[in-house]
Order: sequence, then structure tokens, then C-alpha cells
Amino acid sequence: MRKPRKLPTLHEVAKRAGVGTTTVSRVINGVEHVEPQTLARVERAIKELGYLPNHAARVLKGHRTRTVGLVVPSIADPFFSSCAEVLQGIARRHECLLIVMATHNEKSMERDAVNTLMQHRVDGFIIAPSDSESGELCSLLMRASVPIVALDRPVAGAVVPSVVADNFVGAQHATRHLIAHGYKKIACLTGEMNLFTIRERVRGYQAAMAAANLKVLLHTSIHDYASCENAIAKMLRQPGSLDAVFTLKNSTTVDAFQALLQLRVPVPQKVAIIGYDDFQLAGTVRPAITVVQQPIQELAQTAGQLLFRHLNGAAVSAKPAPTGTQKPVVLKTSLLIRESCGCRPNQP
Amino acid sequence: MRKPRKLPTLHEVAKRAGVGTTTVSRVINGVEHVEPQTLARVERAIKELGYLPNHAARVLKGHRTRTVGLVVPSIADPFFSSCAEVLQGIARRHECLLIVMATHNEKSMERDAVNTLMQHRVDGFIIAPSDSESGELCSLLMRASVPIVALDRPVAGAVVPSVVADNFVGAQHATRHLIAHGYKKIACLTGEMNLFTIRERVRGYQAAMAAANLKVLLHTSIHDYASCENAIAKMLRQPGSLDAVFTLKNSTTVDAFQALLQLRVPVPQKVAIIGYDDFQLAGTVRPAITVVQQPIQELAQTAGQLLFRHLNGAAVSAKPAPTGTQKPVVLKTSLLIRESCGCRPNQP
DNA sequence: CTGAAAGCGCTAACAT
DNA sequence: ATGTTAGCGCTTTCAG
Repeated sequence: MRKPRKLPTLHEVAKRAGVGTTTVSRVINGVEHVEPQTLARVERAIKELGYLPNHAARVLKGHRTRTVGLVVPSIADPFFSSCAEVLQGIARRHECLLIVMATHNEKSMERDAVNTLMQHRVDGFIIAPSDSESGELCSLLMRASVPIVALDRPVAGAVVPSVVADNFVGAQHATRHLIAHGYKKIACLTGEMNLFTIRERVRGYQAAMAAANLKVLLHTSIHDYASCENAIAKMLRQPGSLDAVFTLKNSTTVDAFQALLQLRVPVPQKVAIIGYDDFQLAGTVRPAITVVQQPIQELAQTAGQLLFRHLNGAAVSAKPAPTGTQKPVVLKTSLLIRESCGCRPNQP
Repeated sequence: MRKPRKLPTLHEVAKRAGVGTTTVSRVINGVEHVEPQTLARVERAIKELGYLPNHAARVLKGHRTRTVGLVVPSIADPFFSSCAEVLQGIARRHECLLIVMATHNEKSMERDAVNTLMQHRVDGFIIAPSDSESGELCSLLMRASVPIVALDRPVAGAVVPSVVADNFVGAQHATRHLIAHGYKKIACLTGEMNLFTIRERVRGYQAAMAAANLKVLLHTSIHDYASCENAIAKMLRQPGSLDAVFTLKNSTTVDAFQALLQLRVPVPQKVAIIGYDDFQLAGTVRPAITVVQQPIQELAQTAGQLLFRHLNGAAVSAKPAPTGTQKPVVLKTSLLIRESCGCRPNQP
């Protein structure tokens, strides 16, 4: 028995101002052919009634919703919330609303997120796919029939344009740096091998190790502090079997660093460490942690620009380009050298 | 000349399934009085066409939008993005969409955010007001005519229910702890005195200092590393004029800690430090930093519960309760004792 | 159990 | 310069 609040309608404004609905409509959407006098009356009526146009009704008329979506694993993750912030700004500049959906890297939530966006008839959206290879996602996106841009992770078959960081090179570079320091036993600690980005980083690590003829020490089931400390302690038990650690994710880096501290292993004298992805305080802890820095802002910015270019540009883009046509935009990462890799401050 | 994509409509589904629109509608909104056979036909048509109901059209029929809003200063701030994550989960459990808007603590953006939400006819929303005293915001919220809950900061006149942390007691407690350690020259470093939370924390600091008959050392224009180091260095220049530092915000804590390190001041031997709000690695740096911990999750959870209680409960809540009726829900903060305050680990 | 038809609030021809 | 009117896609009486 709810009386779902009755906000004033355009009709009521018209009545109150003593004009037709068209006139009010014109006043709302940029003044055009309206006499100053009438304009004033209408504006007063609008103010008095506290009128706000009903977005749903406008959408129903078949126009752009001026709404874009963002689908990411988590809204609390610093990487993605930074992206969201940047994209929100871009959307606002285009007078669009941004709707952020979280998937937690789960297939079903991802599907729901995309469907929800489509029900809201967003003009387009940006997505960080949970599974880059998923054919299911791929076909879901193809049906969407609105411009889409993949962020941080590409989509199989390259059906949509994507903007990603160079995970392979970033990891390769970091590993090489460790090797250049003379470390031989370099372990790579990670989890979530289902993620595209992680797999690329692993490939980079492997490539560098192979090129230097070093044995690959890969641990792929590190997902919390316990498993991290465990893995490190185990390697430490056999003397000379661990020189350096390369962690592929923020939290793993912190865990590994913590574990090394806990196990009273001098860093980097006994074991060096480089992490993937920078984070607050990475430069404040002692030793300061060397990391691979990702171009987060540019990633988001580029994706946003790409999306709005499609939105405003050639209407042709109603459906994704021919399969496999889209080559990803790859942004460079950089090695942020601090101390934990063995370098001294101000003297790499 | 854009042909704004033509997604299938309920009509087309009906035609294809050889039934009336009513039947299709019924199938979509929970099956009810529909023959299994018809049901199957309709479902097949829906699948084949990839039909997704047009949200705008449903809303226009005058029902709940199943959409709620969240208005916060920033979506990248860890505090608020955590809140957003929690609230998104709650919304989803109520089959609602959450729209997050950022204000950057600016009046105009806040107004725009609220208006945008109203245009989208959200069923209700949660807001962390930029200015708790603003009469303007207050009247804006009163006109909104949907359930609203204030988060982290109350709204002047108590026109909406609010859920906040006990900033006063939290700061008082921390200051007292410093005093108990025997520190006399305790400086409070902050900026953004326009924020309700900050002012409350300052009050707590002042109260504790006054009660101990100590001189208040308040710096209210700390907003970046430079100003922070500057203030500390200045105090340090007069020997014996600084024992401890109490920072009221995450980034200031990091800046102060960094500055102390940079100035080669032993922490906590020469100068102790306690920060407001916990953060990643606060426990990993050496010395580990003691902080006032806020009940972030509960804050968001409580606000969410409150909102949905109003949404689902008595429809009476069409307009905010009588002015001044709402007493805020105040959640406790806790002092997370680590080392920077002078305590030793495992021996406070 | 199913269908026909009346709008929801707004915009855009088309009149005036 | 302004008003009239026909839908946009959907839900919902009200008949059948």
C-alpha cells in the first residue's frame, strides 16, 4: 500500500506556469525559441515545485541514457578504485553517469553485472574480464551491441578494444634486475593463476629465468600470509636455495616482506625482494621495497577516451568490430627501484 | 543519424512466442498462472532474442526503481571504498543497484550528486555530507522525499538518521594514552578543519590535553608532506618542545612518520606518534604505528540496514522524520596499540 | 489461464 | 513562439 512519493511532473510544471508541456521541455533541454518572459515563468515554476526531470521517461523516449558502466573485480581494491575515480571524472566531463559493478572475479556475478547494465541500457561500458579466455563472456559481450572497452585484461578473440599494461615485460624486467644483481635462486610467489595479468607476469618471470639459464622456482598457491610464510620458510630450510623473491601482487608482497621480517632474514642482504604493483608505504618501510609500477591512471584514462570516442564518434560501432580485429593498446610499466632489490638509495 | 541500437522488446518476444504481452510480462516477473507449455515457449523466445527488460520502462510504470545511491567524498579513498563495497553487497542482497557518486567535499558536486540520484528516482540513499552544518544541504535532503541515512558525518538539524564513529572519544583516548606514557608536548597535526570528523577529533585531543593541564599544540594547516615535515622540523628546532605527534588522518600519519624518519628522530624514543585511522602496513613498518581504529565495516553495515529497514518498512517514511528527532547511532572506535606510542610489543 | 488496452513522464513531429 | 498529440516499453486492471 505504498504511495511511492509523487514527485512533480513536467505536466504539473506546465500547468503551474500556464504553458504547454513542450515549452517546459524546451526550457529544460537548452533554451531555444522561448520568450524571456515565458522562460522566467517556467523557471520559477520549476524552482517552486522542485521539479527534477524523470530520467526513466527520457530514456524511454529512445535516447542515449547518458550512463556508462564499469565492471571490475572489486570496488575496494586500490587499483580498481583508482580506475573508477578516473573514469568517473571522465564520465562526468561527458555529462554521463558511471555505474560501477563488482564481480569478485566470479563468472556468474560478471554475467549479472553485464546484464544489469544492459537492462539499464547504458550507452557503453568498460570491463576488466574475470576470465580473458571465456567464450561465454565473449558472446555475452557480442550481444551487448553497445561500445565496450576491456581494461587491464583483454577479451578472448579480441572482439573488443582493450587497454592493458605490459605485464610480461614488466615482470621480465624485474626478474632481469634481480638476475643482474647476481641472484640465482629467485622464487616467484603468486596465486590466482586464472587471471590473465598474473599468467603474463609468470611468463615474463619464466622467460627471464630461462634466458639466464636459471631454474624456475614457481609457487602458484600463495593466497594469504600463512601460505606465503610457509613457502618461504620451507625454501629457507635448505641453505642456499633462496636468494630473492618476486611477488606478483600487492598483498603477496606485503605478506612476503612481513614473513622475511618475521623469520629474521636480512633484506636484501640474505634475500632480496621485488613486488609487482606499487602501494602506499612501499617507499617508507625499511628497506624500501622495489616494485614494478603500473600506469594505473593512464590505463583508465585511455580506456575512458576510447569508450567515449566510440560513443560520440562514428555510429557504426553499434556492434563490436569484426572478430579479431582489435589489437590491444599496451601501456608500459616501469621498475621503481628502491632498496629491497639490493640497490642502495641514490646509487642503483 | 545514430540508430540507437534496437534491442528486442517485450512485444517482439510476445509475437515470436505467439502469446500476448501480458503473458510474457508474467513470465518475467515470477511465474504465476502460466501453463508450463506456454512458459516454455516464452522462455525460449526470450533466450533466442536475448531479451532483457527495459529498466526505464518498468520504472516509468511507477514502481520502485530498486536503485539506491551512495554519496561520498571520494571513491578512491580506502575508507569510503570499503564502505561502498559493503553497501554494494547489502544492496545486491536486496536486489538493488547501488550508484556511487563522488563529491570531493565540494558543495556544488554534492548538490549535483543528490539531484542526479533524484532524477534517477532512487528509492533512497546514503550520504557522507561534506558539510554537516550546511542548511542548504539540509533543505535539499528534506525535499528529496526518499529515505536517507547519513554516514560518518551527521546532518545539521538531525533531519535524517545518521551513523557515525565516536571521533571525540577516539581522539581523547589516544591522547590520554600518550599522556599516560608521560609525554607533555603533544602536537596535533591536521588539516580540513571544515570536516565534522576532524573537528570532533580535535575536540577530543583538546579535552584530553586540557584535563591533564597540558598546553594544546594544534596545527591545522597540514595538507601534504612538505607542510607536515615543516611543522615538525620547526618544533624540533626548539629542544624539548615536542614529545609526541597525534595525526588525525591517514595520509598525515604517513607523512609525519616519514618526516620523523627523514629528520632522523628516533621513534618513539624521542618523539612518539599515534595516528587516526588504521592502514595497510601500519603494523609492518618499524616501529609499528599505533592507531585509532575505526569500525568501517559496521559503520557501512549499520547505515545500510537502516536504509533498507526504512525502504521495506513502514511507508510512512516518505519524508524525513520531524526535524531534530533523529539521534545518531554512534559506533565505538578502538585504540590499536603497536609500538610507535612507546609501548613494546606484547607488553603495553 | 490469457489477452486487450490504458497509461507512467517525457520528447518531437506537426500544427497553429 | 508555443500548444497538441502520438508514442517509447512496460505493468496492470479488466474482460474473456
